[in-house]
Amino acid sequence: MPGRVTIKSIARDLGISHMTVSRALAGHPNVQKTTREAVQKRARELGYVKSAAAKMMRGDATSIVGLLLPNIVNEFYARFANAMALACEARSHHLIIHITNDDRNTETLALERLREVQAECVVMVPAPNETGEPSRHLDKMRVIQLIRRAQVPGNTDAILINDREAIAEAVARLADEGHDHIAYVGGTSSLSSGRERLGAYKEGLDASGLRVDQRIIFTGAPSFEMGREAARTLLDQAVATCVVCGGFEISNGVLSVLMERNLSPNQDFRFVGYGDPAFYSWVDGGVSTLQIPVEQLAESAAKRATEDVQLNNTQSGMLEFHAAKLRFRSLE
Amino acid sequence: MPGRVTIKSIARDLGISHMTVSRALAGHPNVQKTTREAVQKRARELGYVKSAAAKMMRGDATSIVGLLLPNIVNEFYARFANAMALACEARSHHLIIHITNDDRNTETLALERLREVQAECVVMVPAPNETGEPSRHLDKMRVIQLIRRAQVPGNTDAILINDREAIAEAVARLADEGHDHIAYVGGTSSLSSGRERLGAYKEGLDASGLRVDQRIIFTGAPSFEMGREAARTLLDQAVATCVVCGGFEISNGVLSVLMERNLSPNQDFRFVGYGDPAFYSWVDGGVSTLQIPVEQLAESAAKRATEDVQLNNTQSGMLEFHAAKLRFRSLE
DNA sequence: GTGAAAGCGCTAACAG
DNA sequence: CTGTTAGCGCTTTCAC
Repeated sequence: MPGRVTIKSIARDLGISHMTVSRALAGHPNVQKTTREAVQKRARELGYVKSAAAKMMRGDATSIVGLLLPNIVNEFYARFANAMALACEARSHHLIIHITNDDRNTETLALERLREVQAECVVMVPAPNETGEPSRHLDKMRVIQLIRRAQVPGNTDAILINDREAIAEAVARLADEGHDHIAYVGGTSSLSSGRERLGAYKEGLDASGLRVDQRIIFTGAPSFEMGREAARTLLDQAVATCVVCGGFEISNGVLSVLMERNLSPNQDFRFVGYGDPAFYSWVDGGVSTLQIPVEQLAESAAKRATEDVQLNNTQSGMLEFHAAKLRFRSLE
Repeated sequence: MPGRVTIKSIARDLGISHMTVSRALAGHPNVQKTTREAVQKRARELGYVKSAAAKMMRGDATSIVGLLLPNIVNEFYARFANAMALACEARSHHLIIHITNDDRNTETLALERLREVQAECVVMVPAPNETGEPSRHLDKMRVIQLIRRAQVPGNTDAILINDREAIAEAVARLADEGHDHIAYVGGTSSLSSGRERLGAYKEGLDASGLRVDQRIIFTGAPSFEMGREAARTLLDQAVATCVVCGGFEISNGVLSVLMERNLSPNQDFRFVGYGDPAFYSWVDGGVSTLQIPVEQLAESAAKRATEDVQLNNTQSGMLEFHAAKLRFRSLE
């Protein structure tokens, strides 16, 4: 390889000063037209691109946005990442995605890397934090928390889902249909979101004059398998007649068991899912579910992440809520 | 903000030379133990991280791998991105993902940005190329093509799916069951993958002594909608009794129509999908489909992308094939 | 209209 | 053991 193409190499090539090249490429007026055009032509021929490193070193904005997600196969995260990528693309920003696996160490490492490249903002789903000790680096960079809120030094902005009303509504609708044993499967109460959703479910029961029955409430580390296990127990014990889900993977797990057992999620065992992967609308003519405004969340995150910090009252700790919406499949 | 923490700022803070700080942080032996420890302690306190820009400028490896995908919601791409991210994480490399939307201009822009940050390698699903003119930048960087092959200057490496045998096998299995009108829905023949798969389908027919019937062959720009439309036509014309799919989104589209019409993809209208999203195994007890070794592809791509270029015989144009595997659901 | 110098953060190569 | 110098690619400032 004959080395990188730089303004100096172009200058040498053309027998002029590298400054003239710089000005010509920047479209600066103080360059003779012929020179400017010659430079631009040569640069194009040679495939010159500005060195991001040099720009960065001079203190120019890096236009880098970091995104930390537990994974990217989960339909919610995938859709979010996709939407963020498009939104960043539209704003001419780099998006660097790191998968944390919900692991604290991986998260810290990812943050460190992003700080090294001077990312302007990091959008992150904070990993569950058992120790209570806030992650390092967080106080050194602009951070927007997504969905979950972790304790951080100097409270950060957060973009959250408000699903309380939708969950309570789901319970109410099922109660209206005459169900008096409505099951719930959701995330552990050690996550703020888990607590919230369980609370909303109980509120819904209460509003319909139903009693909480611990036998048909399942919580735990949210996962596909957890949803499956809860669903199996639920069906076997034959107490509940319907179920409300409080998590993406959980919802998939529950639904998969119903489908395996050939139970219609609309007729046989009323099901209300969480999230809306495409196939939720194919199954059994479309199942009931909580629709999460993923694209809206992403657009908002991208907007906040790419906006000028100057305007932003630093570290406002501002919370932004986006409401989930219940799509309820009524009985015929 | 009191400015970034640099080796110089630490040096000033400690009243020593910035070189001593540099050496101390690098764990260089030629530094007094007390000094080294003092420096490391102070650096940790201040939250110092090396500037990636400075390292880059000095010509050090950037450890950046670029990934260009049409989108990331498609289950194949999502799984691929996820696996690549994990593999890169494991190798301490940055992964920068750009969504191209299968658009040539977006692709070119993304490549340019990656060149600016001196990405060491780019793994890309090339956007369909109508003009025949190869994308710029490609000859200036190390590129690994994924799934598809586009014409590029100085042939690049490629990681491809070999699905011919699996597709032909699917056709054979259906023929064995007595089907003599086996439909095919796949991508346009202007994509190399589209041509290949259609060819494999025809081979399969031929091997089973069946004739090609143009009425039940559907090709076009591969999309969910295209799959749906083909499926609707197929069902309405009532010629074929089963279908083989030749694309991820197409497969989803076809399946969604079957489910909408309450046709069992195993009993009523035999279906062979392409790809294996999780829910393919829940539907109707699991549908027949072509399993693509996504994680294997990603691992291989990551390995190639992060390996030393030195060892690599530059621009080998090496093709690597990974075989798809038919998971066939036999009739009871 | 063009060029030379300086500095962004870092380290290799020399001095001391 | 520690410090000084120079240079990576670029633009801003000042000189011609």
